[in-house]
Amino acid sequence: MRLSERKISSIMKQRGYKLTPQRRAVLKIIMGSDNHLTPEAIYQSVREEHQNIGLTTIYRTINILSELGLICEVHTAGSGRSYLVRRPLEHHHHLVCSGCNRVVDFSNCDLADIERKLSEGTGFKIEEHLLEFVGICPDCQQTAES
Amino acid sequence: MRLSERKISSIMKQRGYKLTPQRRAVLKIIMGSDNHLTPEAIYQSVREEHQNIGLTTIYRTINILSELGLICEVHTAGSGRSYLVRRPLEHHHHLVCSGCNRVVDFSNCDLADIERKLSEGTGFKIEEHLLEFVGICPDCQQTAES
DNA sequence: ACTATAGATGAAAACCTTTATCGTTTGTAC
DNA sequence: GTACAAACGATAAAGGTTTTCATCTATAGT
Repeated sequence: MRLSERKISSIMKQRGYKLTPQRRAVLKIIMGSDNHLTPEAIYQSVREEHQNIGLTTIYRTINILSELGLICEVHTAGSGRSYLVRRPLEHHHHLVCSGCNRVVDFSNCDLADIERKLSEGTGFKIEEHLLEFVGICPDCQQTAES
Repeated sequence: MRLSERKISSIMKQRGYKLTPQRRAVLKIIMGSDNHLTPEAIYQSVREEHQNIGLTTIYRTINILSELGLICEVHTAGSGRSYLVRRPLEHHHHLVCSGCNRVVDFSNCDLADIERKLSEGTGFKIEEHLLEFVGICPDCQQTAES
């Protein structure tokens, strides 16, 4: 199952959040992009159709979506934060293009072995892991060659 | 080979950076800690013996050490940045205690398989990866129980 | 040792990103 | 339609990091 805009709307309502035009607009931008987007980038995009929206609202909406687990944060993007709609609902990771910021998801992260060895070797009780790959997508490779 | 304070000093000199008392002091704090430290934490520690140092100098020194690859950034630590002296010089990753911030290094990250599959499946030319584990170290587990 | 100078320092200001405040507006349930 | 809790936008505040600039100092050459 993947998240549709309607599905997300319904989840937000269930959890007591109102569905305002502003939130719809932010959702539309995030859902319509294959790339991870910074709050500022989302702001600029939403502004094209919704000139009056405030940056504060972008942050508020992002925080709600993040709290509900509907968007994912990408960590490799320099300093600031950067978000992406959650596409596979199960545990997964990201492969990010350093050229165009496109993100590909993958689910078969086989870290159980490493995790067990580490746990045995150090006595740590392991709680979570962070795994991301960065590379250049086929399109950007071509652009670079030409 | 591990990095000694002398080794780092020599590398900085080679690259045209002067060895000032302030930089020595920052180095001493970073080298003397098993934990990852935020710029602010480094500032506070250095200040205990070097009351006049400015926060600016901390940032400048961190940036140099980072550029020279002598310290590592830890990504799991909430929002801000956090640094640690580079202990294994080879490619490695971190296991971080969420209780006390202690960091354990490990080198045998066996991601070559995943990387190859991903590369074949997506056409991406993979450049780097980010892998970190977070858990609770034995000491902090005990503290939590008692 | 002494001097010249490129580079480093500290204080303050500027920047950028994110969050809090507050009066006004609006979705939603009745 | 109305009432009310929630959300909005503008502005201010709060962090965290970088820039600026006048002063100082580590280093190389004498």
